[in-house]
Amino acid sequence: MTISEVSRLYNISADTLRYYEKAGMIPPVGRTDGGIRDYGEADCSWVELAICLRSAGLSVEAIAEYVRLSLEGEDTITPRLLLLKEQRELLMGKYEKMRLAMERLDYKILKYEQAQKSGVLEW
Amino acid sequence: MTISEVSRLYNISADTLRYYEKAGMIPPVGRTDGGIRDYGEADCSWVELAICLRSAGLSVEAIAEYVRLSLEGEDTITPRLLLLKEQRELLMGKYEKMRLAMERLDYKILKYEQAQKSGVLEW
DNA sequence: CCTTGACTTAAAGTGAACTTCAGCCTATAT
DNA sequence: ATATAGGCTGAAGTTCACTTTAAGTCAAGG
Repeated sequence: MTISEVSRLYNISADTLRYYEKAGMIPPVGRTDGGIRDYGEADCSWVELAICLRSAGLSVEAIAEYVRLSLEGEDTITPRLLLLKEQRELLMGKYEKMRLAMERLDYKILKYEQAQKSGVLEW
Repeated sequence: MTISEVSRLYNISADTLRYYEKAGMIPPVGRTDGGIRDYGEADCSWVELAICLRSAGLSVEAIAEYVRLSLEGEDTITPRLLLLKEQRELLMGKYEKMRLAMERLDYKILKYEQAQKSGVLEW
């Protein structure tokens, strides 16, 4: 698979794919004889993981660290597990903040809808 | 309340509070005769709302727009409601992405824990 | 009076995550 | 063979949300 195919597949720019690789968020992708990236299944899985975690707000840094450990071999299972758990905690914190904000928005939306129906804004 | 008190209360720097005001994320704060900011209850509520929405990922721009409409008067209820609903949708999208990433992390964590127990990494 | 903390504008700096650019190379179709 | 579409690189540029700096003025308390 070429970079533009992967780009279309995951709806992410080719530039960003190259950037992700350079930043270490995915392991180095295989190349053709001419030096052009040729994404295999494993490469795609890494890309997918990176996109999923980034879109949830994990830092480039954290994802790169996980990949770095993964490439280092099986001795790194413990630190990898630690990293994943830490990131999960971080995510949980953000999740909670979002839930709170959403509750707040819902309350306001409700109030505005009531005001709109009754034509009154006192509350 | 002085700016430093509000700063301590919400754990946000005085600089950021001034920035939020300048950016329109909160309405202009009342002043003493000497021109020093004096935060009242309403000001604090605005600050709280701004912090809550920012921490959930709403843009400075969107929050400022909501405040701008609020200050414009009661004629703006409809656009305000629209704005809140739009932002809620945006938030929902992010929320969903986070849920997905969390599921993925949980799956990986589980696998790593199993691997750690059995001493095997094949999966 | 003097210190401490608040005020101003305007601009530069920071860090994160891309994005764009310039200039060159590869692949494929004609 | 050549045109053209797409890929490569490193470096510089952009955007967002602050944060800091400069270079002052002003105010409240001991």
